[in-house]
Amino acid sequence: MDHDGTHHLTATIAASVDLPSTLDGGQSFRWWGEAGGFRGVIGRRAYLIKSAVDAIVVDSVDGSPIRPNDVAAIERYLALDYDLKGFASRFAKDRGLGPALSAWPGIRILRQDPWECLVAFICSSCSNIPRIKLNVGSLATTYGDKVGPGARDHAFPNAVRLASAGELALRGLGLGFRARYVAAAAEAVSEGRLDLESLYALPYEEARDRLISLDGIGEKVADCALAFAFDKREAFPIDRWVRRALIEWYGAPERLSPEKVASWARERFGTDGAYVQQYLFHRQRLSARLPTRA
DNA sequence: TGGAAGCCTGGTGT
DNA sequence: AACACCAGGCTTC
Repeated sequence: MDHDGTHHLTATIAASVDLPSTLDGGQSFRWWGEAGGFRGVIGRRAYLIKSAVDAIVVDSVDGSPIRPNDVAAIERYLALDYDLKGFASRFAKDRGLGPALSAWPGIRILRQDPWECLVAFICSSCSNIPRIKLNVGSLATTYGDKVGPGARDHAFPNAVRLASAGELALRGLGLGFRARYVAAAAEAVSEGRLDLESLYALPYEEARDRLISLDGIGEKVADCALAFAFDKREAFPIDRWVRRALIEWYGAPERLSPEKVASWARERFGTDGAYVQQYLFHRQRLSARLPTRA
């Protein structure tokens, strides 16, 4: 507990979270390393979050006090209510997940804003993390309200805002062919053809079908949004990395198409899917970067 | 119903 | 430094 005599500025949340892997590990593209922690915006508030022993410390970026509703927002965003320890003990001896769970015990699946998350993963199509961060950052700084003193302290623009920007302007920001899809999604949401809030209450398959009905949203993008924003833990996004992991460690048939591998994995892992996927992704991605392979 | 080409443009490696 | 080649996918043919 910090106390400087006059104001209570920061908040300490007792939870062990692997911040780099969670905030900068491919789920969200809105966090930037700063001062040994991460700086980013949740909703309309900019935060600086750092790791401590079995805890995270939350600070504002402008000296304003962190209040109980800030803490609630961060706990919700990090989905600290999920029983990660239970998941870890269920898979402790698992061939693919065991090593990943002991190497990175604190990776969380985020509960992001649905619209922001959906747009980010539309932008992820045929791209890479630095570029996705660039694109999403450009959208925020260009069209989102400024919510802090830093250049990147911008809220993510809502659908109405992006719809009025239009495809051409989004292309101008460097989104490339994804601009058309972001613009189309923005129109669908702002015109009420797609009600994102209503997807929370729908079963996984139905929510997924609703998302896929939009142009530029296929299985992978839909599953990412469902897992990282809509709390659908049976979503199992399959990309190159995860596909390779499923083949290498679980004997998934090598010739199966990505869609078939996805349903194979959903059947096998059920509501553990999202966390399984994230741990496999992390392990596969980081081990591929090691200079030597075991 | 399966498979391959094309899409924008910044990142990555040489 | 410049220049290929490629990328966490989707649509179309």
